[in-house]
Amino acid sequence: MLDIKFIRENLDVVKMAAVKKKITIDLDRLVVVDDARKALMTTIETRKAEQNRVSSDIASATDAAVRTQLITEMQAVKIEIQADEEKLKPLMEEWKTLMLQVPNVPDMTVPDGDSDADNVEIRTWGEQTKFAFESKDHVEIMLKHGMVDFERGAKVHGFRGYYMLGDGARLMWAIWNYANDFFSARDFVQMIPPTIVRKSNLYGTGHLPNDADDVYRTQDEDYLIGTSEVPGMGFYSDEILEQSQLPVKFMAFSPCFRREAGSHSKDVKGLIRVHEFYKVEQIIICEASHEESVKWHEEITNNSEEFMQSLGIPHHVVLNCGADIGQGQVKKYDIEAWVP
RNA sequence: GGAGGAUUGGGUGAGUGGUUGAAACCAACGGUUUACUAAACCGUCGGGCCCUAACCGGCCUCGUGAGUUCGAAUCUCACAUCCUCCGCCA
Repeated sequence: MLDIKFIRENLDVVKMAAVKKKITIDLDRLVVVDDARKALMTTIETRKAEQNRVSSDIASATDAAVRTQLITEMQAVKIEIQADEEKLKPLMEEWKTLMLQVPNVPDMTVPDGDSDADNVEIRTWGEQTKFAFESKDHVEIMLKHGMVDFERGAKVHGFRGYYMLGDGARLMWAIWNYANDFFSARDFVQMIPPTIVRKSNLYGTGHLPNDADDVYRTQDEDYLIGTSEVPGMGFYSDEILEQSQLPVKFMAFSPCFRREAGSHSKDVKGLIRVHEFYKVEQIIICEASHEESVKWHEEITNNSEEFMQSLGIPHHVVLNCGADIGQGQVKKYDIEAWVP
């Protein structure tokens, strides 16, 4: 969530950010609500100051009559404060709702666009593999080798459930171990986080309220993470770090849970858009400046590319357009493998 | 799931309704002294918000949220976390 001061001082920039990200939000309304909020709070605080001042007079008053009179006066002030606080409540509701919708300001280089079709290819690596024969997809190959079982997966879990078996399971272990070695060598601290988290962590990372339909919720009002970014960022929440500690780099490994609501008709086949999977995530906590965050984001992207390259997987890097990045995001690349 | 105890500033820890945002000690920081270090002594020392060019000033904050009261760290309720014991434990 952006600071209201920053929003007010850079209103035009934030408005342009919303336009670029195709987010509808009435920022002028936010300013109006914020003005009202500040005015009311000033009134309340002035009354409270009076209350505090007279309270100590009451404490030191020796004359019983004076004391009683002061208390009577303060009873009236108390009622006024309570009335103002009631007025403040709906104002704060609207203020918070609007604040949670304010988009983070995207980097200059983020292209304009309406959908992922407008994403821009930045660079490619390797040659797109071409076979002299008609190739099979991953589903066919894995089934043939007993690496996965979708039918029993669906029987046990339901839609898009899967069992990884034999070499399929071994391959997953191998990739995790390989990734662990790869990123540990680049000064990332390994982290295995909790996957059941409190709501506040999802607000903190912008997954709520935006992705509410995609998040699993427990009967205790806790949430299952869709990415270890959530507990990874929650790690230092409500804490203040010394500049000398930065950047903090985590390589978090966790199961991820996603409802994939509304995506049932897309990409129907195979191990994509599943409800449950495992993921290694790079997390870097750096100084809160645009330059620093973009710099470390480039490093993360570079690490991912080199990871792909070390496996010899041809790929291209795509810069996502405004409409295809999250409300909280500044810049985003997709590194897409070229599969035959 | 049940019973009991706890939660105060960077740390230890006092404080059970009224100049307590909070004693004391430690740590930290600045200074005096010192050839240097140590010691000693003096001073500073939580955070957020509002106002201000700044100073000054104001509000909030003693796990969180409500409540009682003219006034709450202190009383009431709910919740969270930690500790001890019992139960459960694929």
